[in-house]
Amino acid sequence: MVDTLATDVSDARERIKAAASRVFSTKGLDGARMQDIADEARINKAMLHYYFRNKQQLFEMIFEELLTRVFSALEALVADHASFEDRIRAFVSTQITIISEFPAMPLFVLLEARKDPELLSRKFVGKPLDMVRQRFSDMVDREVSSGRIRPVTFDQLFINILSLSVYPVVAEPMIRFVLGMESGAFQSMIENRKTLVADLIIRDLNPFSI
Amino acid sequence: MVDTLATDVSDARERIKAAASRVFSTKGLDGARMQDIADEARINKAMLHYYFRNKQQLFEMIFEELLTRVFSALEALVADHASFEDRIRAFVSTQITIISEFPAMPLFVLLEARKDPELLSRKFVGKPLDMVRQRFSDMVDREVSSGRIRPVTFDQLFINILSLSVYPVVAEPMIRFVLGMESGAFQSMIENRKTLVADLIIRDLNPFSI
DNA sequence: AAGAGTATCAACCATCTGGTTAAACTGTTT
DNA sequence: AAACAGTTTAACCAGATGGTTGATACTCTT
Repeated sequence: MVDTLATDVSDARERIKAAASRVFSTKGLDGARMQDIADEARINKAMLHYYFRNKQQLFEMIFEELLTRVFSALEALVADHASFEDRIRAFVSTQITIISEFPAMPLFVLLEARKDPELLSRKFVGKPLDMVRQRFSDMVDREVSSGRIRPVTFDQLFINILSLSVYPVVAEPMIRFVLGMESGAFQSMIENRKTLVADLIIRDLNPFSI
Repeated sequence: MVDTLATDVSDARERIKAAASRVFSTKGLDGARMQDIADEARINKAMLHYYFRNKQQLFEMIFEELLTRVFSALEALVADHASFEDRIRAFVSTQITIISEFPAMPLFVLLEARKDPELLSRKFVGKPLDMVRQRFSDMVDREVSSGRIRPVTFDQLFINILSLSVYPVVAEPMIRFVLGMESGAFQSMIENRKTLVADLIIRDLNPFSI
């Protein structure tokens, strides 16, 4: 019981963050009770305030870490030296995987971003967003002008990829209800989409299509 | 001030519902304060409880009316006698229009549906969901077997249409931030999508594509 | 004009919840 | 072993919030 201290310490912090992620993402910022998070992390409620000053700060920490993760997936879209097609395939697959881990996260991120419009800019300071956007934009333009893909605006392409990847995971309850799917069927459907969505996007970019 | 009673009565109810829609959809169920809704409706807080027993019932009323609206758009997808292509175009356009009116609605619908899994089935009783699904499914199968569209599962087609229509509107804050768009640019981008998404879907269904 | 039903309001209340505090416990340093 | 710093806990508190109440006003009917 000597060398466990250090790990215990970070353990508590990490347990809190993991617990907060779960609770926030299912109940939203306002719906989440500090007591819920404490229970989920198996600690005393006062410990939350010991490690994180208050609910808002705890929330912003979770929020920021999530953004960082999503952002790094974005960077993968422009960073490596694979073909355009392979990058899209990788991005779609990564995006679906990340979102599937906490399917309700985009819901509460977007809800909070609507409530507090400054939140995003506050949390994105220091992240090279402009650079990534520029790189992706250039990449698309290059593909277009070389005739490898048909003319598309980078904005709409980006939005299409994101929509097709993220929304189905987020909308699980509605989709399962409307389509009458069991949990297993839904999951394999999502798994299929990792290639299906990329196929659709790439097919759509084919300059000789139709 | 004589004949205004009847209208005032329904007026109060309607004002409350409209106000609750706005407040719920921007702040979520838990984030919305009864006082906020009262202020927004320009009435006394006690009036909320006069017209609606409690917060939950007010919420469920709003929720149900929204579902009904979305559902009737669904029915338009299978009801009229236009061509398959025209129906898809009409559905995409309608869907985007409806969602644009209360862009955060899907967020809180989905968040609440996750918190309370029975909510959807509770609110969908009596609505001919199975019939609509069957009709749409048959329609797709008919198009496929006649060779007018390439083989697709109706599930994935439905999900694709929904994702491409709904998500961009919902994700406005994130999209505008990441792509550096002003409000005006965003709105015209969404407007463009009414045809752009339908084009994409229809192009994708072309059996001779690629 | 009296009565009934409806609508409106200010004040009030019980409870929940985020946050605090002061004390106790743990391992480390001196 | 005593002082020390970091960690954990139970008990507590102030403010916010959903909901209630009892009185008052309005409108229509008779």
